[in-house]
Amino acid sequence: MRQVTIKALARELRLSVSTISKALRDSHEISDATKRRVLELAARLNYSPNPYASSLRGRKSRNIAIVIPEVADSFFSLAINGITSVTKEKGYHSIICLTHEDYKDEQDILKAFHNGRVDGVLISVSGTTESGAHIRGLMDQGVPVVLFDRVLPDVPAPKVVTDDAASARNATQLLLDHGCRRIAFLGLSPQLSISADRLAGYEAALRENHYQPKAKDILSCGAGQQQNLLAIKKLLRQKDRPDGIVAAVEKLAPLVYQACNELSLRIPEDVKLICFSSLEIAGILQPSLSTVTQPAFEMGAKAAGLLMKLMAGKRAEMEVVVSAELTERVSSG
Amino acid sequence: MRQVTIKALARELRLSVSTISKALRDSHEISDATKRRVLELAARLNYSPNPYASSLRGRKSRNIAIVIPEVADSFFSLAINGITSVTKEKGYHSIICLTHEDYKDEQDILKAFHNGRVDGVLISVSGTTESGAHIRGLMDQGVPVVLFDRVLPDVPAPKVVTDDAASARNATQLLLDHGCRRIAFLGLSPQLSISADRLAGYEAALRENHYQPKAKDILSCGAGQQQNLLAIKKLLRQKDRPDGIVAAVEKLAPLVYQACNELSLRIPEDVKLICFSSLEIAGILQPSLSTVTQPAFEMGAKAAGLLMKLMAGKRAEMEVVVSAELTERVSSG
DNA sequence: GTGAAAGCGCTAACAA
DNA sequence: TTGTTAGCGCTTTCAC
Repeated sequence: MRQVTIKALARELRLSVSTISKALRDSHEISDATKRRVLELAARLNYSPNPYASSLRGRKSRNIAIVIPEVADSFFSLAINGITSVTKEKGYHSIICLTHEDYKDEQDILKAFHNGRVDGVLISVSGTTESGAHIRGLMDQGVPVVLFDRVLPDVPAPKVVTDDAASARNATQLLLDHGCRRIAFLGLSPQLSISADRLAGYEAALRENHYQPKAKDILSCGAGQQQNLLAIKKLLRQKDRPDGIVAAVEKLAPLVYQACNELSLRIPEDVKLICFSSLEIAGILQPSLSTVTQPAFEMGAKAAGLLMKLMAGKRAEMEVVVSAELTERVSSG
Repeated sequence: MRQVTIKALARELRLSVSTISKALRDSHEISDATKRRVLELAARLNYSPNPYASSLRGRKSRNIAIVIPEVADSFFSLAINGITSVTKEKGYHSIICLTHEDYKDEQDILKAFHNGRVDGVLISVSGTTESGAHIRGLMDQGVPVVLFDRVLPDVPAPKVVTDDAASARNATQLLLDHGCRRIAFLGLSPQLSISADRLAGYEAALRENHYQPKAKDILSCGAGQQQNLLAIKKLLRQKDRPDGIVAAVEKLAPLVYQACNELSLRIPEDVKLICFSSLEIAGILQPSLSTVTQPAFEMGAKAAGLLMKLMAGKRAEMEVVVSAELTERVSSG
């Protein structure tokens, strides 16, 4: 790691390191002539400041962390783009950290931020996260945190979320309008905000239509897609099986397609389906998938904006709620 | 950023900072009793070493970079998991950097590594990358680099690739065996190794079967999915349209489905399709998608392993070629 | 077995 | 306008 340092530039130009440092940061106390000489040499030698020295000295890293369950999900990959679109502009690096839906991993990741590695954290919690203590612990160290999409009620940090309950209510109502009489709900672990809120919306719609939500129509799916598939097939094999499904997360839709295929059930004739999904190819599935689509990019950008505010010592709104868009395609009709 | 530092521990225990440091690193010069006291206090105060100080002092960051075009692609998301499975174990952090298929972005990212920010780089180049100069420039600074999947011939670094030409040849042969007489090839920019190699395999298969590859049957797709769709539709609207398609990257498959839908062409009756893809849901698409699947996780893990070797100052194989798996489903038949 | 001190590269008071 | 100096938190000689 033979580096070009400020000291090297100083020696070369017979100037002091502080003069170089100031020139590089375009300080007004340095003459234009000197600045030019310094900048020219720096460019020629491909000088690049050592980020660790700057961070150590300045006690800030200009890094922020994006802590998410996984990356193989359209919502998160779009949200990442939204986040980086604002952080980049502000001169911050974004470090993507994956929890793989594991509470322990998430705790370990946040614990590793107790030392100034990042100046702020954007997080969407894992499906197995049981409490917000680890996030509060980080905040107690003075690290600004913003939650997005999958939030936790017991964390006093700004949150960017979708109107999950209303969206799920609309989605369920759509299936009811199309004649469904028994609708199942596929969620993730019930302690997850998005899962709970979407479930609440689903139940509200049922009640509004004088149906009683039944526990056996409500599935909590986990990380194992094989097991999830089995559970869905079991659900659809009952004699009085559901004729409609509201799926709360993207990765469950393909499983419903597969289960129906294997059980020779037709979508939408036998089972109608609508799914929360940012999948670009929803319209290309056969039959095309009706979706509730969150504005993923915007949510990421908004969350990053709030974090920037927080890091600048300013106050930020504690809750931003954005609307999801319901797109009716073939699977629900 | 009120931090627990070594100095704080030293003050608390009335020991010197160097003793604390040694105790924390389990040095043999420190008594067991002292070690225990130090470790106990460190745990109690939630001490976490400042990574910037360590990196500055030790002139190594224990960070590696994963530089890839995008994350919304099954191959890359799986490869990331493969990479982190080995880096994590070795105590390295992985920083994911997205080039968005942009050469300039890729250059900027690598340039930012000329200062010790990372100890090594894993890279799969963007579709618009024109030369390996920026990578060689980084290597000249002494930063170890390993390329995977999308490699560059003019970079003297270890590479982990799939047997692209052979796989494409087999895929093309499969379509020929199923009666295709005019097969199109959808690739990315021709300067991309995977695109060029897969194209070569496709052409070889055609020639072996006494067909002459035709330029107008070979499409170079870019970053814009809308334009790609248009190009595919134009291809399929010809009177003497192709009756088979070999698609070189995952994101092109949905476009072919959509184009066929819009043009009322049936897959596989009118157009047979096989695609390089690590998509988990390939089997659930309608019709199910025949695929050439690369061992993405393993490739990531292997590449990371080579990088670890390089960073340890050891020599590493210059080329590792792994086999892709052809899975025949409905779309090709 | 423990401690003092130097220095990684950079920035910012303060001096000149 | 430029230079001197101290110090960010840590590791590592070298001395005791």
